[in-house]
This record gives sequence, C-alpha cells and structure tokens, in this order.
Amino acid sequence: MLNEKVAKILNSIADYLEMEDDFFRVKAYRQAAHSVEVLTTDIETITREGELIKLPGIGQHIAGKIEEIIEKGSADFYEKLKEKYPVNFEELRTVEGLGPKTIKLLYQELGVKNLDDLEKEAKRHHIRRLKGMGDKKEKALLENIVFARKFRSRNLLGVVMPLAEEIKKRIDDLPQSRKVEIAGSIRRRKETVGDIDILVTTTQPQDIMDYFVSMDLVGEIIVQGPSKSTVRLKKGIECDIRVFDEEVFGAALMYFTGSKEINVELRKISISRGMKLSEYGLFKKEKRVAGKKEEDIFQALGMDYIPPELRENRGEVEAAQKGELPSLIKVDDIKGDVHLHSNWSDGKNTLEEMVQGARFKGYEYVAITEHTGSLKIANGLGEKKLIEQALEIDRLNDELDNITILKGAEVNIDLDGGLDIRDEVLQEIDVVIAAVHSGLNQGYFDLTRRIVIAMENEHVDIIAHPTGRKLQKRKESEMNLNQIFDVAQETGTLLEVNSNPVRLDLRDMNVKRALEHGCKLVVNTDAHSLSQLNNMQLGVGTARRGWAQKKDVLNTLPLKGFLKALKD
DNA sequence: GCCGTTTTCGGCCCGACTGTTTTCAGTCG
Repeated sequence: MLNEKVAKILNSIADYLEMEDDFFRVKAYRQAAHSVEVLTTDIETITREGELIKLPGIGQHIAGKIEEIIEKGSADFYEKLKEKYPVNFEELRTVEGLGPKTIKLLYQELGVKNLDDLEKEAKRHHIRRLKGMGDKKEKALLENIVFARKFRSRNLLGVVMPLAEEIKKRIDDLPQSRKVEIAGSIRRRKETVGDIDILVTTTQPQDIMDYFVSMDLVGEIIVQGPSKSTVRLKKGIECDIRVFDEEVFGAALMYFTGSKEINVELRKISISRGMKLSEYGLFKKEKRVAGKKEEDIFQALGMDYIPPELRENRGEVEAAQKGELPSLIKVDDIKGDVHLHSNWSDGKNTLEEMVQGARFKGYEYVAITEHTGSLKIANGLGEKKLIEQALEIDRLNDELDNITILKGAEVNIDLDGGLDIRDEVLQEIDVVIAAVHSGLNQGYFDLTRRIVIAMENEHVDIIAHPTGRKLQKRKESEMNLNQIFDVAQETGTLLEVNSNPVRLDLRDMNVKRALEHGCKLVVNTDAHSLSQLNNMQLGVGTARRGWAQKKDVLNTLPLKGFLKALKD
C-alpha cells in the first residue's frame, strides 16, 4: 500500500510550507495527510475509482498531487520545495524550541541544513546575532541538540507507562493533591508516546509544582510556571504537569488527552452549536455549560462518550453523534492468555510459575505455547519434548484448581509455508499457533503465500504477530494483508494482537482492517516471563484502538466456548 | 488549499510560557 508514502509526502509539503507564511495551506496539507493515514483501504484503489476528492480535506488540487505521487513516485511541487529548502526539516524539528520560522531564518542567514550545521553555528556564536535571537536562545539550542541526538525517537508505551504511573502515584500521595490523571497519548494507549502529561487538581498549586520539579526522577527543569511545568526526566523523557480547578478538570483532561486532531474537530462542532470549547470548559457566551467531567462535555455536544483510545479523528466523532460507537473490549473481558512461554523453551520462568501467575490474574485458562524444533535460537521443542511437556501439563491440571492449562505450541512457518511439527502431533495439541520467524524479508508474494498455506492447514488455530514488525527496529513485512485477512476469515484462523510492547502486532489500524474483513482475533501477551503477563493491557489497548469489541476477540470466551470456536 | 443547513468568498481552534521584545513572535501542546 502506498498510503504511508503518500501521507508522508503530503506531511513533508506541509513542513516546507510552514516556513512560508501560508498557515492555512499548511493546515490543508496536514488534514489531507491525516485523511490518507487513517484509511483502511488502499489509496490506489480509491484513486482508480475516482473517489479521492470524497475524502475529507482532499480537493481537486491535492487529489492531483496524490495521483502524481502514485504515478511517478513523487510530485513536482514537492521536488521544487525540496530544492528551495534543502534542509533536513524532520531532524531539526526534533530540537526543542526550534520551529519552522527559526529553521528558515537559520537556513537563509547562516545556511544551516542539519543538526551538525546548527551545532557549528551555535558554537561560533553566530546565532545570537540574528534578529529575534539572543544568547539565551543560542545556549538553549546548543543544549537541546544533545537531547535531539540522544532521544530522537518516541518512546515505547510499554516503557513509559510504568514511569508515568509511578509519578502519578507519588503526586497522588501528596496531601495537597485532589485528583491526578495521566493524559496524553498514554491515555490513548498509542504504541509510542512523546512525553508524559499529568493533570492535577489542588488548592495549593505552588506546592505541587515545587514537589514535581524537585523529584529525584527529574534531570532538568525546562519550563516552570504557576499552572504548567515541564521537566526532562533522567531517563530522557519529558514530563508535563498542569494544575486545574476541579470545575474544569474534565475539559482539561479531554483537551490534554487529545488527539490534536479530535480536539480541532470538537472545537469546530462547539462553534457550529454556538459554543466555545477550551481546556477550561465548554462555554455558551460567557457561561460555562460543562467542564467538570468529560462525559458532560460530550453530552452537551450531542454525542456519546468517546473512549480515549478512539480519539484520533478516524470516524469516531461521526459514530458518536449517531450513537454508533462500538462497545470496546476491556482487559477484564479476557478469560485466558493463550500464548505463553516457559523455560522449557526460551522463557525465564518455569511452567508452573507462569501458570500460577496467570491464575493470580484471574484467568480461567492459559495455553503454554513453546517454540518448536526448527527455532534453535529459542531452544525450540522437538516432537518428543512436546509430548513430554504434555504429561507435565496433565499433572499440573490435576493439581491446580481454578485454571485449565491448554497444550499448545508456537510452530514455525518455514520458507514454503510448511510447519516444523507433523500434523499427527499437531492434532493432539489444543492451541496451535503458527508464526513466521525467519525470511521476513522474503518479499510480498512469497511471504503472503507462506502465511496463506499455514492458515489453510486445518490444525493451525492462530497466526501470531502477523506482520513481524518490531517497533523502532523492523518495519512490517511486505505482504498482502487484504488477502491474508480474507483467508483468515474463510478458514476461521484467528489473528493475534500480540501485547509485547515492541510488537503490538497487529497494530491498531490493521486490527480495524481485519475486523472489516470479518476476521476474529485473540489478544495474547506472548509472555516470556512472569512480569510480561502484565502486558495484556497494552494488547487490549491496541485492540481498542482498532475498534475491537468483546465479540471480536475469542479469548474473551469461557473455556468451553473458546475450544469450540477453535474446532469450528 | 478546503469547505458550505446563515456562506462559492471568507473564514479556517485556543491558551501558556519564554525570550526578545517596549507590545510581540515563536514554540509547544
């Protein structure tokens, strides 16, 4: 799919235009890029069918650019802008305090094109001489370059969320604080997050601010004001805190949860209804009509409450207005984690420890699914070992109350689509997960074919981490997902939403696509240690972002129902 | 550059903080 590429170019055009004074054209291109990004169908089909200009924010002009990109791989307009501003905009924007206007100034006056140039000019004290610059600004830029280099990428949700929860707890424990919430992309369960946003209500803002900036987790204070402070934590992640009155907390939480795109949308709707929405509430004239709770604001805007995970302006606003929002799956709906490893293969804990951990979580069942033979690197089990493990599982099932252990395996899909365990053995196993662990870059057609062949094997129940991506390391493999979704639907093969913080695969948009193809899912942790059992909330968050309901996710079924679903 | 249940022209979301400024521009979220 070219969607990603098209969106990227449109966004780049917006970047360049930001340096000129054409603010509204920038907005237009950003909106168009967003429309392309959130598509669940591929843009070439839409273009072929002449439906482009029906997408929100795409008119004749931008549609022309998109057609050009699809035909030629790029657009003249974009190439010309690149020539005009040969700067690495994306790289420079990672420097805190460096925006489009300053980038333009630095390029035109000093020829700065990238981080190295910027560092050089700052060290020579050339920047302070420019209009609107000064020695403080120059010094700040110099310091921020270091962080831009070190922490260029966003951070994994699974890494940042525990840190955010720790800070929340500490502030919660202060006698001066009333309500404390984590907002921002963490609350939306986005797979990567830029920073941590904490909101507080208190009668003593100064005390909270003083405590916040002096925590031992803090490396450096970036901004400190009476209602807002920003610090950089020692781990390199930025953390904002904001203080609000109880009366406006809902409006603030809504605003700082975002996304930016839905905020814009909701403000427009407010205006069309003769009201004004800000982080201080929903106002009719000067009077605040809602603000204490998010629910009140949605209601006053004439729509259903939109759960944070859906707030991306991907159609949820319209659905909320029509009362057609899905009732999203919850962590508590999960009845069993059916992708677990123990030290029989490459896990850290014993089989019994893993089962006890799952039991403690209140699951009704689990499946132990070790790697199999050909995956030597993960100490894959051969057929003999698998049978041996089955006896151990029988023994534990006799011993333990309140939980049932299913026999499983995570078998490898080889280069031809074959599996590394014979059908006669697979037949004896309750939960057969198949996954690609090698040859991920084999190419679009071959990889698609392998997975299709595996799904057509009657013993295969689940395809684990279908696209093989690893966040910040490895892109989704090239494959025909439409075909894979169709075959999954036809064969009744379940697709996994893998909860590992690095995987989260299927990712949110692909969950949505899979559901549109009529597929069913399972959400698993793929835990290799006890602590990783906690990742379930990340996978469920991802499923929620993909609009998944309880009925779409089959490990929400009680044991009997789940086993029956596997057989069907 | 896009859009329209007041509009095919004239709008396009809003506020806090900082640094460089004598009243505001730039950045961030």
